[in-house]
Amino acid sequence: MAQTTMGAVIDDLSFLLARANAVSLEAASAALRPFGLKPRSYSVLALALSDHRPSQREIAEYLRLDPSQVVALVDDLQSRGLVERETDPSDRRAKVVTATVDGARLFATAGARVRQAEREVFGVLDEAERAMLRKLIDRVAFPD
Amino acid sequence: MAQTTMGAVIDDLSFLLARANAVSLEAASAALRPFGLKPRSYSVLALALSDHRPSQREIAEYLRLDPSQVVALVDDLQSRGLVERETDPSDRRAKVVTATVDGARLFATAGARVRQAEREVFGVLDEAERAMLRKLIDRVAFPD
DNA sequence: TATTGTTATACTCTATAACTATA
DNA sequence: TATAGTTATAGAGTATAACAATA
Repeated sequence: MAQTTMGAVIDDLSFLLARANAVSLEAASAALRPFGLKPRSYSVLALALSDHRPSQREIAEYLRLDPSQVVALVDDLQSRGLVERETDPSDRRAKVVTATVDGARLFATAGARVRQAEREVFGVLDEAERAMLRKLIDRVAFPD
Repeated sequence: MAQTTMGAVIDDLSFLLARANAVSLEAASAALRPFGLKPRSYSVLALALSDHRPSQREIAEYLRLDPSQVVALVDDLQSRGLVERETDPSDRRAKVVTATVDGARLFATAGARVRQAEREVFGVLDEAERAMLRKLIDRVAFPD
């Protein structure tokens, strides 16, 4: 069916966003599966590699997850030797999550596959359109 | 934290899409809660009101849900007298889902609140930008 | 044989509250 | 008192397979 058979029955921006996200998420999940990663754990790994050295609290906010969910995600990555927890010396309550060498390596290879899957999903748009979409959607995603 | 404190750590289009969707979904869920609806059931109700007279199978494809999930959603709406199931005379396996008068009425009032919530979420963009976003995202959501 | 709807089940994800250690 | 992380648990959502009715 899809748009052609049924037409734009629902044209709410939020519905289109939800459906596009479902399409994109499915492709990313499939690309990550061979690496034992999911979109969530992949995102945590990405943040663990950032110069910002994020705490779990920051990861939770950035990914819009409950802190308790981040515990489980980091537990999993840590048990596989992909990230490490370090107590922040300036605030001993906080734990900074950093990627290991193995984590960085896995992220590099998995990331290539994710970007490939992304090119397929967003390939219906040309380069300029993708840039435009990124700019617009970023403002909705991070309304500062 | 958000973008300002942490910067654009992850700039994947798929990640931005996921986060924007989370923002939008949260607003829509909150707007629908007083009506006993969720984004999913609201979408089913919207489809049940369409001229297309969709079968459950078509609803499942359009919303990217498993047919068995549509059963549960329609069960709920039907038990509340908002939709009805009619056996399609041309294919007696299929069940067409149509909204009742009560369903149409609820959709009208709930829809107004959803659109209000949507204006808040997408209000960071001006009218032309929203139209552009809709056009771009529609092609990703329905790659025909 | 294939498809629509249905049921059942196991699994994942989500939401919430309570607890600890630090601040 | 408040915050970061953790644990536990219940609820919602998801995926899968099997089945009956119809094609």
